[in-house]
Amino acid sequence: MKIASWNVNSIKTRLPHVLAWLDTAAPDVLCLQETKTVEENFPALEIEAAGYKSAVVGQKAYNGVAILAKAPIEVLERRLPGEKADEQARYVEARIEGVRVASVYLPNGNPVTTEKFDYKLRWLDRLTRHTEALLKTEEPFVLAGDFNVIPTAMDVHDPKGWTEDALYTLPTREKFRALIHLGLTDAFRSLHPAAHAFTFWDYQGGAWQRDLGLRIDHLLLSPQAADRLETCEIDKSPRAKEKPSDHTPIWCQISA
DNA sequence: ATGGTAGCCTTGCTA
Repeated sequence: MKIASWNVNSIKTRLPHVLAWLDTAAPDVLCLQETKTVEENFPALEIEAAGYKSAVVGQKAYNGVAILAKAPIEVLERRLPGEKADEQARYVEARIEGVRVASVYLPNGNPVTTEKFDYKLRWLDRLTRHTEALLKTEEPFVLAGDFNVIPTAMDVHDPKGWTEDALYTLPTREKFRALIHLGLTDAFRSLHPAAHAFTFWDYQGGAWQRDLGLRIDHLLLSPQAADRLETCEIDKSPRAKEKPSDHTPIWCQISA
Protein backbone atom coordinates (compact mmCIF):
# COMPACT_ATOMS: atom_id res chain seq x y z
CA MET A 1 0.00 0.00 0.00
CA LYS A 2 1.51 3.30 -1.18
CA ILE A 3 0.54 6.28 1.01
CA ALA A 4 1.51 9.85 0.11
CA SER A 5 1.14 13.40 1.39
CA TRP A 6 1.26 16.69 -0.50
CA ASN A 7 0.51 20.28 0.48
CA VAL A 8 -0.82 21.54 -2.86
CA ASN A 9 -1.42 25.24 -1.99
CA SER A 10 -4.89 25.40 -3.65
CA ILE A 11 -6.46 22.29 -5.22
CA LYS A 12 -8.13 24.41 -7.91
CA THR A 13 -4.85 25.90 -9.14
CA ARG A 14 -2.91 22.66 -8.72
CA LEU A 15 -5.45 20.16 -10.11
CA PRO A 16 -3.46 19.45 -13.33
CA HIS A 17 -0.34 18.67 -11.27
CA VAL A 18 -2.32 16.46 -8.89
CA LEU A 19 -3.96 14.49 -11.71
CA ALA A 20 -0.59 14.04 -13.41
CA TRP A 21 0.98 12.79 -10.19
CA LEU A 22 -1.86 10.38 -9.48
CA ASP A 23 -1.31 8.98 -12.98
CA THR A 24 2.48 8.57 -12.77
CA ALA A 25 3.02 7.81 -9.05
CA ALA A 26 -0.23 5.85 -8.65
CA PRO A 27 -0.47 6.03 -4.84
CA ASP A 28 -3.20 4.01 -3.13
CA VAL A 29 -3.78 6.95 -0.78
CA LEU A 30 -2.92 10.64 -1.21
CA CYS A 31 -3.41 13.09 1.66
CA LEU A 32 -3.74 16.72 0.59
CA GLN A 33 -3.32 19.91 2.60
CA GLU A 34 -4.05 23.58 1.88
CA THR A 35 -6.79 22.78 -0.61
CA LYS A 36 -8.12 26.31 0.12
CA THR A 37 -11.73 25.78 -0.87
CA VAL A 38 -15.10 24.72 0.51
CA GLU A 39 -16.27 21.14 -0.01
CA GLU A 40 -18.81 22.09 -2.73
CA ASN A 41 -16.02 23.47 -4.91
CA PHE A 42 -13.59 20.56 -4.43
CA PRO A 43 -12.97 18.94 -7.85
CA ALA A 44 -14.21 15.51 -6.74
CA LEU A 45 -15.56 14.61 -10.19
CA GLU A 46 -12.24 15.12 -11.96
CA ILE A 47 -10.50 13.11 -9.24
CA GLU A 48 -13.14 10.36 -9.47
CA ALA A 49 -12.50 10.20 -13.23
CA ALA A 50 -8.84 9.51 -12.40
CA GLY A 51 -9.90 6.53 -10.28
CA TYR A 52 -9.91 8.05 -6.79
CA LYS A 53 -12.59 8.57 -4.17
CA SER A 54 -12.21 11.60 -1.92
CA ALA A 55 -12.97 12.61 1.68
CA VAL A 56 -12.86 16.40 2.01
CA VAL A 57 -12.85 18.88 4.90
CA GLY A 58 -12.90 22.35 3.42
CA GLN A 59 -12.91 26.02 4.32
CA LYS A 60 -13.16 29.21 2.28
CA ALA A 61 -9.77 30.57 1.12
CA TYR A 62 -7.66 29.00 3.89
CA ASN A 63 -6.50 25.57 5.11
CA GLY A 64 -8.48 22.56 3.88
CA VAL A 65 -7.50 18.87 3.89
CA ALA A 66 -8.52 15.79 1.94
CA ILE A 67 -7.82 12.08 1.57
CA LEU A 68 -7.91 10.53 -1.90
CA ALA A 69 -7.93 6.74 -2.25
CA LYS A 70 -8.54 4.06 -4.84
CA ALA A 71 -10.37 1.90 -2.28
CA PRO A 72 -13.46 2.90 -0.23
CA ILE A 73 -12.85 5.53 2.47
CA GLU A 74 -14.52 5.22 5.87
CA VAL A 75 -14.31 8.69 7.46
CA LEU A 76 -13.69 8.54 11.24
CA GLU A 77 -12.90 12.17 12.22
CA ARG A 78 -13.45 15.54 10.51
CA ARG A 79 -11.80 17.66 13.20
CA LEU A 80 -8.92 17.02 15.59
CA PRO A 81 -10.57 16.33 18.96
CA GLY A 82 -9.81 18.42 22.03
CA GLU A 83 -10.98 21.99 21.27
CA LYS A 84 -14.64 22.37 20.37
CA ALA A 85 -14.36 25.99 19.20
CA ASP A 86 -11.67 25.14 16.62
CA GLU A 87 -13.40 25.47 13.24
CA GLN A 88 -10.25 25.42 11.08
CA ALA A 89 -10.16 22.68 8.43
CA ARG A 90 -6.90 21.00 9.39
CA TYR A 91 -7.65 17.32 10.06
CA VAL A 92 -9.45 14.40 8.49
CA GLU A 93 -9.01 10.77 9.52
CA ALA A 94 -10.28 7.67 7.75
CA ARG A 95 -9.87 3.91 7.48
CA ILE A 96 -8.84 2.54 4.09
CA GLU A 97 -8.30 -1.20 3.63
CA GLY A 98 -7.69 -1.68 7.35
CA VAL A 99 -5.20 1.19 7.75
CA ARG A 100 -6.10 4.42 9.52
CA VAL A 101 -4.78 7.46 7.68
CA ALA A 102 -5.00 11.07 8.84
CA SER A 103 -4.38 14.10 6.62
CA VAL A 104 -2.86 16.66 8.96
CA TYR A 105 -2.25 20.39 8.45
CA LEU A 106 -0.66 21.92 11.53
CA PRO A 107 -0.86 25.66 12.11
CA ASN A 108 2.17 27.61 10.90
CA GLY A 109 2.35 29.57 14.17
CA ASN A 110 4.30 32.65 13.05
CA PRO A 111 4.99 35.08 14.53
CA VAL A 112 5.89 33.39 17.82
CA THR A 113 4.87 36.45 19.89
CA THR A 114 1.21 36.09 18.91
CA GLU A 115 -1.81 33.94 19.70
CA LYS A 116 -1.08 32.03 16.50
CA PHE A 117 1.92 30.40 18.17
CA ASP A 118 -0.12 29.43 21.27
CA TYR A 119 -2.68 27.88 18.93
CA LYS A 120 0.06 25.86 17.23
CA LEU A 121 1.38 24.54 20.55
CA ARG A 122 -2.14 23.65 21.73
CA TRP A 123 -2.74 21.89 18.42
CA LEU A 124 0.41 19.80 18.93
CA ASP A 125 -0.77 18.91 22.45
CA ARG A 126 -4.16 17.88 21.07
CA LEU A 127 -2.51 15.76 18.38
CA THR A 128 -0.41 14.05 21.05
CA ARG A 129 -3.47 13.27 23.18
CA HIS A 130 -5.39 11.95 20.18
CA THR A 131 -2.40 9.83 19.11
CA GLU A 132 -2.33 8.25 22.58
CA ALA A 133 -5.92 7.14 22.00
CA LEU A 134 -5.09 5.84 18.50
CA LEU A 135 -2.16 3.81 19.83
CA LYS A 136 -4.48 2.01 22.25
CA THR A 137 -6.45 0.63 19.28
CA GLU A 138 -3.28 -1.23 18.12
CA GLU A 139 -4.43 -0.61 14.53
CA PRO A 140 -1.83 0.34 11.94
CA PHE A 141 -2.08 4.09 11.30
CA VAL A 142 -0.25 6.85 9.47
CA LEU A 143 -0.30 10.56 10.34
CA ALA A 144 0.46 12.17 6.98
CA GLY A 145 0.77 15.84 6.36
CA ASP A 146 2.31 19.27 6.61
CA PHE A 147 3.32 19.43 10.27
CA ASN A 148 4.97 22.86 9.95
CA VAL A 149 7.71 21.42 12.17
CA ILE A 150 11.42 21.16 11.32
CA PRO A 151 12.37 18.22 13.59
CA THR A 152 16.16 18.74 13.76
CA ALA A 153 19.00 20.89 12.41
CA MET A 154 19.48 18.34 9.61
CA ASP A 155 16.07 19.29 8.27
CA VAL A 156 16.75 22.96 7.46
CA HIS A 157 19.30 24.62 5.20
CA ASP A 158 20.22 27.22 7.84
CA PRO A 159 19.40 26.12 11.41
CA LYS A 160 20.85 29.27 13.04
CA GLY A 161 18.63 31.48 10.91
CA TRP A 162 15.50 29.62 12.00
CA THR A 163 15.80 29.49 15.79
CA GLU A 164 13.15 32.20 16.32
CA ASP A 165 10.78 30.79 13.72
CA ALA A 166 7.63 28.94 14.81
CA LEU A 167 8.61 25.96 12.65
CA TYR A 168 11.89 25.35 14.48
CA THR A 169 11.93 27.21 17.80
CA LEU A 170 12.58 24.97 20.83
CA PRO A 171 9.02 24.68 22.23
CA THR A 172 7.83 23.47 18.81
CA ARG A 173 10.55 20.83 18.55
CA GLU A 174 9.95 19.71 22.14
CA LYS A 175 6.27 19.10 21.52
CA PHE A 176 6.96 17.32 18.24
CA ARG A 177 9.50 15.11 20.00
CA ALA A 178 6.94 14.28 22.69
CA LEU A 179 4.55 13.20 19.94
CA ILE A 180 7.18 11.00 18.24
CA HIS A 181 8.24 9.52 21.56
CA LEU A 182 4.81 8.05 22.12
CA GLY A 183 6.16 5.42 19.74
CA LEU A 184 5.75 6.82 16.23
CA THR A 185 8.26 6.33 13.43
CA ASP A 186 9.28 9.22 11.16
CA ALA A 187 9.25 7.09 8.01
CA PHE A 188 11.66 9.19 5.95
CA ARG A 189 14.24 9.66 8.70
CA SER A 190 14.11 5.99 9.76
CA LEU A 191 15.07 4.85 6.24
CA HIS A 192 17.41 7.78 5.40
CA PRO A 193 19.22 8.54 8.66
CA ALA A 194 21.81 10.89 7.13
CA ALA A 195 19.88 12.55 4.29
CA HIS A 196 19.61 16.33 3.98
CA ALA A 197 16.35 16.23 2.09
CA PHE A 198 13.58 18.80 1.94
CA THR A 199 9.86 18.80 1.14
CA PHE A 200 9.32 22.59 0.95
CA TRP A 201 11.09 25.45 -0.77
CA ASP A 202 9.78 29.01 -0.42
CA TYR A 203 8.59 30.78 -3.57
CA GLN A 204 10.76 33.75 -2.67
CA GLY A 205 14.42 34.45 -3.23
CA GLY A 206 15.10 31.57 -5.61
CA ALA A 207 14.88 29.08 -2.73
CA TRP A 208 14.16 26.13 -5.05
CA GLN A 209 17.03 26.90 -7.44
CA ARG A 210 19.43 27.36 -4.49
CA ASP A 211 18.02 24.31 -2.60
CA LEU A 212 17.20 26.38 0.48
CA GLY A 213 14.48 24.10 1.80
CA LEU A 214 12.83 22.61 4.85
CA ARG A 215 11.71 19.09 5.74
CA ILE A 216 8.29 19.79 7.27
CA ASP A 217 6.01 17.25 5.56
CA HIS A 218 6.08 13.95 7.43
CA LEU A 219 4.69 10.43 7.47
CA LEU A 220 4.48 9.30 11.11
CA LEU A 221 3.78 5.59 11.48
CA SER A 222 2.29 3.63 14.37
CA PRO A 223 4.29 0.55 15.47
CA GLN A 224 1.96 -1.76 13.52
CA ALA A 225 2.47 0.35 10.38
CA ALA A 226 6.22 0.78 10.92
CA ASP A 227 6.63 -3.02 11.06
CA ARG A 228 5.37 -3.06 7.46
CA LEU A 229 7.43 -0.08 6.19
CA GLU A 230 9.40 -0.87 3.03
CA THR A 231 10.21 2.44 1.30
CA CYS A 232 9.88 6.17 1.87
CA GLU A 233 10.87 8.83 -0.66
CA ILE A 234 10.42 12.50 -1.46
CA ASP A 235 9.45 13.08 -5.10
CA LYS A 236 10.98 16.42 -6.07
CA SER A 237 9.72 16.37 -9.67
CA PRO A 238 6.42 18.27 -9.11
CA ARG A 239 8.30 21.16 -7.46
CA ALA A 240 10.30 21.67 -10.69
CA LYS A 241 7.19 22.19 -12.85
CA GLU A 242 5.62 25.47 -14.01
CA LYS A 243 3.27 27.01 -11.42
CA PRO A 244 4.21 24.50 -8.69
CA SER A 245 3.11 24.19 -5.11
CA ASP A 246 5.84 25.30 -2.72
CA HIS A 247 5.72 21.73 -1.26
CA THR A 248 6.44 18.43 -3.03
CA PRO A 249 4.99 14.95 -2.34
CA ILE A 250 6.40 12.48 0.17
CA TRP A 251 5.32 8.83 -0.01
CA CYS A 252 5.89 5.49 1.66
CA GLN A 253 5.21 1.89 0.78
CA ILE A 254 3.95 -0.47 3.46
CA SER A 255 3.57 -4.20 2.79
CA ALA A 256 0.08 -5.59 2.23
C1' DA B 1 14.72 48.80 6.45
C1' DT B 2 12.51 46.93 2.76
C1' DG B 3 10.68 43.65 -0.28
C1' DG B 4 10.99 39.64 -2.28
C1' DT B 5 6.33 35.18 -4.22
C1' DA B 6 1.81 32.96 -4.36
C1' DG B 7 -3.27 32.24 -3.59
C1' DC B 8 -7.63 33.85 -2.16
C1' DC B 9 -10.92 36.97 -3.94
C1' DT B 10 -9.51 41.44 -1.40
C1' DT B 11 -7.29 45.77 -1.63
C1' DG B 12 -5.40 42.56 3.53
C1' DC B 13 -4.38 37.97 5.38
C1' DT B 14 -1.90 33.82 5.45
C1' DA B 15 1.96 31.25 4.35
